[in-house]
Amino acid sequence: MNRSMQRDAVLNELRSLRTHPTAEDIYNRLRPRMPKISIGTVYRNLEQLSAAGIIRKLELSDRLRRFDGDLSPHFHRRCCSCGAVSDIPSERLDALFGELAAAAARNGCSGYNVEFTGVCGDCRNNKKTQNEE
Amino acid sequence: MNRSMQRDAVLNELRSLRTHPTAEDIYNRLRPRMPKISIGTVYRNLEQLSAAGIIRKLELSDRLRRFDGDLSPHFHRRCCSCGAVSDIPSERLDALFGELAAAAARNGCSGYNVEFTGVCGDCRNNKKTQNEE
DNA sequence: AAAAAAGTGATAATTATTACTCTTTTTTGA
DNA sequence: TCAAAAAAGAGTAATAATTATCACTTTTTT
Repeated sequence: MNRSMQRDAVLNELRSLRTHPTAEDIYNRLRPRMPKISIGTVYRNLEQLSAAGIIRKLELSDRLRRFDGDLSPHFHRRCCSCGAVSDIPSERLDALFGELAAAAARNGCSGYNVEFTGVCGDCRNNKKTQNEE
Repeated sequence: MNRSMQRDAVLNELRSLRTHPTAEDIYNRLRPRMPKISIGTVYRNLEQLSAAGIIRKLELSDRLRRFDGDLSPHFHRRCCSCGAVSDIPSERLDALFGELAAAAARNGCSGYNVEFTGVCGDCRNNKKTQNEE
């Protein structure tokens, strides 16, 4: 995997965010600085970086592909109103990680994906309707 | 919600399957019997039936939308090689349901989605490559 | 039976993602 | 160092799943 300005920019942008952005989110944030960057480049780099284990591709019940620069094990919550994805602090969730791993093993599975759902703070306040899911 | 031949056919077809089919799966199975049925009709009926709580729309980390005629609470496994989705027998998983509900509540979430992943029996046997995911 | 509401089939439109072609940049090794 | 080879980028076309539209038919209501 070669080095390139674009790859560094994608990686740094992702790491600077806690929003679990899509390829297009990153594309839009990079454009002001790199007006010539192509959306395909962003997709390709996110794909390669996650294949290399440098970033994480999220497995959410979302038709949009989201990425995370934080490789530490943690759960996510998705807002069922606006679709925003945020981290769940993982204190006191060790038992849950264990139960899930055990359940997977017992059923011949090697892994699992969990996502918590609910209405996020923003949506609860601004009662305005947002992009439904 | 009115009655129609097509709606009944979609519902019965879904209920006869344990494969968690997509709209297109159902469309293809219905065509021999109902050659004039339209794919849009299948999509619309699956959507309405799940909105009415008669069937369940699955929340999987899959860009294909899948449906389940079985409303009882249970987990799913998705084959990471061929993408097939199957049920996980829920005996001895009560503790897990409880842990998940508690974790959700503790973090201000109202629900959760879980999916287990692994290579299914078919793919382990037929070592032939299938539609990767 | 007439009117209203809901559903259908056919097809167009949308949206996220991937593929492709050609150009540019980066790496490699004589 | 510097040319050839390899990898990456830009721009755009193609794909695939899903949703929307619309004229017409079926079902339900009155």
